[in-house]
Amino acid sequence: MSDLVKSKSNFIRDIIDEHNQTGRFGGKVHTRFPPEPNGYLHIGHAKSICLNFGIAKDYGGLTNLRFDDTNPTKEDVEYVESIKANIRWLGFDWDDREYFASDYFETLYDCAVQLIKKGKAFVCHLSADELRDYRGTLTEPGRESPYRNRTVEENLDLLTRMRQGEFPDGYCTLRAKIDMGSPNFNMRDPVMYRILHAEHHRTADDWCIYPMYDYAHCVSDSVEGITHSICTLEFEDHRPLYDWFLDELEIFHPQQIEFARLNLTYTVMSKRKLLQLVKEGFVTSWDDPRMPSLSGMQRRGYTPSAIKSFAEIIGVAKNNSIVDMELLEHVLRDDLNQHATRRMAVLRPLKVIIDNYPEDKEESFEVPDFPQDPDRQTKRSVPFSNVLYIESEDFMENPPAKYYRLAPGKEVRLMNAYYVTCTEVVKDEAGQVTEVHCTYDPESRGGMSADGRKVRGTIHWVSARHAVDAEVRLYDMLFTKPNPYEVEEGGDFTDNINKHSLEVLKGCKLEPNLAFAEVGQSFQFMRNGYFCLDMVDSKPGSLVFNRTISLVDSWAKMQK
RNA sequence: UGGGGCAUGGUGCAACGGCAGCACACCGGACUUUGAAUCCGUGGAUCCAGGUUCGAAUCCUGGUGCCCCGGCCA
Repeated sequence: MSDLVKSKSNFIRDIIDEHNQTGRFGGKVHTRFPPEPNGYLHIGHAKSICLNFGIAKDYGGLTNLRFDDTNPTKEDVEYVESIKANIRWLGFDWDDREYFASDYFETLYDCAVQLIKKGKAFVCHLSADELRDYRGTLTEPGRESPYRNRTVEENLDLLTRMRQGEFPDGYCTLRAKIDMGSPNFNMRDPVMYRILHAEHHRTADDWCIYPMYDYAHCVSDSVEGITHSICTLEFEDHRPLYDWFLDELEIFHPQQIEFARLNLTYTVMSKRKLLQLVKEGFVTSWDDPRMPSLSGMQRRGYTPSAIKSFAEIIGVAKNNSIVDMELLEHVLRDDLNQHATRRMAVLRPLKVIIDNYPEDKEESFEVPDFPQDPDRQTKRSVPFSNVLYIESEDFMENPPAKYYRLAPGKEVRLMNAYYVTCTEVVKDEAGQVTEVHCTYDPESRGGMSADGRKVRGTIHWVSARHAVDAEVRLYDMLFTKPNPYEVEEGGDFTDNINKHSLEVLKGCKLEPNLAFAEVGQSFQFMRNGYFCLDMVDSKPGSLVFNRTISLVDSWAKMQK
């Protein structure tokens, strides 16, 4: 094992190492990522994707993409397409190993016939309610179905007629014959097939009986030669059933391994709840930048590499835990700080007039694009003139003691340009500062004074004459509590939504180079943070930027 | 005495009988053409009680706490 793999030590790798030592799978490692196409992928899925693809890659194995499409009433091709796009975006490749559980419907049917012939499955006419009653309780065993001891011939005949569509939905089910006295509910004669006269997004109306997850998943894994079937903790109780089907069918037997799903502070990680947000209009779509969906994060400006290193750094265990959102933002900031293009932009403009700079003069400064990236030392030219915009928060008429940006009588550095000193403040009738006058030091061109005197403050600016107008959208955390599931009695989780999670700023002033920004490109706008040119709403002439990082503690500060 | 699973700084993850370590967060300092970033540093943890052992986060016994399971969802 390489040091790299060793450094990623986790219990799943321990299990695989043991298999490799005992030779259980002949040294082979083959995983799969098996989403149900009933919603968009979110950051929690990214953990699973990185795990499955990452482990297989490190052990020289392969990973399949398989859609677990056994419930046609919830699934849709829209989801299939978005899932594939998201995985590709993350940078993982499943080559031609793209499968669907529905590919195996015929195989699954054949296996069911086998189980019936073996006396291990039967057709049951108990209604859903009756079945629940017969299943028993946590402390009491269940009762056997009155249909449990039909003959093989009768069961075979009934299954055939189920498939042929003779019966309406819910008329009967095919059940495995295991043990109604088992303390594990999953073993109390679980349903294998139910009747569903529904249009399937791939098999259309070929079938009106559909296999249940527990039955379909293990057989699908087996058929594909999956060695390690990695799933989340809630399936631990299902493993005995997973094993039972494969043992009874006497087919290739993968190992199911369970890990704890990802929980993030401030973040809802439930497809059902996320769907609710879309349907009830809390967000505009699945790829709304406030959504924790991968599509939303992409639009927000998250990078695949940041998400992958996040998955790496949070590790894998069986502990139920909640990872701090700050860690995700740290990893992204780390990536963007080095690789995002640096630009100047003024979100809330304040006009600055440099009185001793000639009105008709123009010059430009060469400014590095990636000051933190040693591999990319490219520069761009930024125009300068006598009228500028600065961030209104970078000026204070009556500054507190430790404020060292612009203020009356104070000198600051205009980033990469000149030292300026504030000489006059102009206000409107309401007393609002409308513009500020300064003088500049011609000797300080480039941002260094000739006499070596230092200024503490450095601020960004944009030439008014050259600026590009834009709209900037500030997306904040959608949820206002570290754990959005902690709701008051009788409340819905949406009660915890931050109603001000979107602020639209119009009239933002950008340096002209930003007119050539590419959709999806992330930028670092000096003190204002990171932004991404929106992929959906942007039209020529109206640049729309989404804020990439919203500081979690902005919420904490608001609370004070 | 239903069954299954999990407990390590504030948070997440390591250590697999041998000096409890890493990251985030917090705090302090240095540096800085943004107060960001970067660099350096401090503090802080093995759920409890027994037992085995020269030695226990790790093994054993008994507690405690939390999570999951009674869909014809996955």
